[in-house]
Amino acid sequence: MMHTPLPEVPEWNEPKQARSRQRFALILDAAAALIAEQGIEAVTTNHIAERACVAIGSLYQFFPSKEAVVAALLDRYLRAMVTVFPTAVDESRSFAETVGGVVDGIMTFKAEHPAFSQLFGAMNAPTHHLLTQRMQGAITQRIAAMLKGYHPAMNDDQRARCALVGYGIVKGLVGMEDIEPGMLRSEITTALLGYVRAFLKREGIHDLEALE
Amino acid sequence: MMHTPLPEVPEWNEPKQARSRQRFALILDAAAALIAEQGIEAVTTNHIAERACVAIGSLYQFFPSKEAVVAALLDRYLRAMVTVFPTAVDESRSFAETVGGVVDGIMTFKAEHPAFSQLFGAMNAPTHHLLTQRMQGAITQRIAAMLKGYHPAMNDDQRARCALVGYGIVKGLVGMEDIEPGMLRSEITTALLGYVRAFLKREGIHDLEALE
DNA sequence: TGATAAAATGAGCAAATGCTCGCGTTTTCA
DNA sequence: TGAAAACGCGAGCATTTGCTCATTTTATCA
Repeated sequence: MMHTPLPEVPEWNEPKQARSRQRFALILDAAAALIAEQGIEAVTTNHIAERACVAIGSLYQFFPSKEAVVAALLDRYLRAMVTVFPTAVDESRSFAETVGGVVDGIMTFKAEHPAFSQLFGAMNAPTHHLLTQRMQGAITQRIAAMLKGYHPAMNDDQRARCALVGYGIVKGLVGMEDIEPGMLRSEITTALLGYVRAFLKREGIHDLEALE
Repeated sequence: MMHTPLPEVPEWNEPKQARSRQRFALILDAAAALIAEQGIEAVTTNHIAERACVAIGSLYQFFPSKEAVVAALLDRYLRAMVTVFPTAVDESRSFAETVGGVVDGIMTFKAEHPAFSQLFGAMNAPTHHLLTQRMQGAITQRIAAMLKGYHPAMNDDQRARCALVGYGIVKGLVGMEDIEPGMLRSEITTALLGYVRAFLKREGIHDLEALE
């Protein structure tokens, strides 16, 4: 599958000086901190600016709107997130082990970036529809690529559907409270592998890897 | 399992006259319509009142806050939602068929109440934390009861965990776009059954029903 | 060095939001 | 029937929100 580049949405203005590149990051950090502490609802441009020790006018120097700040933050997360997905089949690991590794990566990412799961979980509103699409598109693409590597018997449509559902499963589970992270990790893995297995069986795909 | 009553949160004032009971429902209908059309973010008390053709003061006659309106609406949904879960084992249907039936019920409910999935999907913010707890608690309780009926070999802890994950899977998948409802229905069912099967296997529970 | 562009500032605006309160109307019930 | 309670109303207040803009400060580079 050709690597379709993500649609470039020029939502924010890249700073051109070193000084402002730092402030740009500062603003994103402040936004992340506020989101982590109080959720997206409580986040306002004024609060972000204050938290970042930056004048409100400076924020609007780079970000044309409040939405743009969120978009930039999510873009930052997305760039880091995609790296947890392997790009090639590792012959020394089974599909199950690989999926486990990806889930580990996601859980680690979540722990290191508390704002991420907040953002990820609250991206259902129509306001964030475009952002959701971006995130979902980028990640399902990676999952589909993984499936192609490990389950070549699936066709494109099946892979796309399977990837979408896998994305949904993770999205629904990763924000779960009332369950310890370690246990959550194994439940997510079990859910993903259980689904893929059931999917392959349902579709009549008998795959050595899947049936171990 | 004893039917533990839901924690009574006196969030709104029940009307005492027939006339106002109608207006109470009218306000909830308006809120649901607005949420369905524009998402929860766009919903304001003024808009709800206007849409319901009711003075803003009347709204605050019954609802002490904006949150209370949402809570009441969710309570209404919750009461209807729990009825899709069977309370006793139907000997004529397998576990898989029963789960399929529940998923059907959820999909139908979603189609009939467009605001529900909006609300359901957007309940991650800390603002709605109590509501989430209520919903999650009530539904996982039903799921756990189902599991007890069909998989008596599981212990309470396993059932609770399994129910929580099942809830998460549905939550993550039910709001999915980019996939037709019919297909979504079968994918959710596959995901749930695949997870339960994998869970039972992982935990070393060999159950006739589960392994068909 | 000085001219020009880029960046930083923060008072403050227009609009929206959640909600109050005083007053008028309808219902209840003895 | 009459008084008390419940209901209905909507102008408008206090606050917040996203954002602008005139001005000052800092960086760039011929």
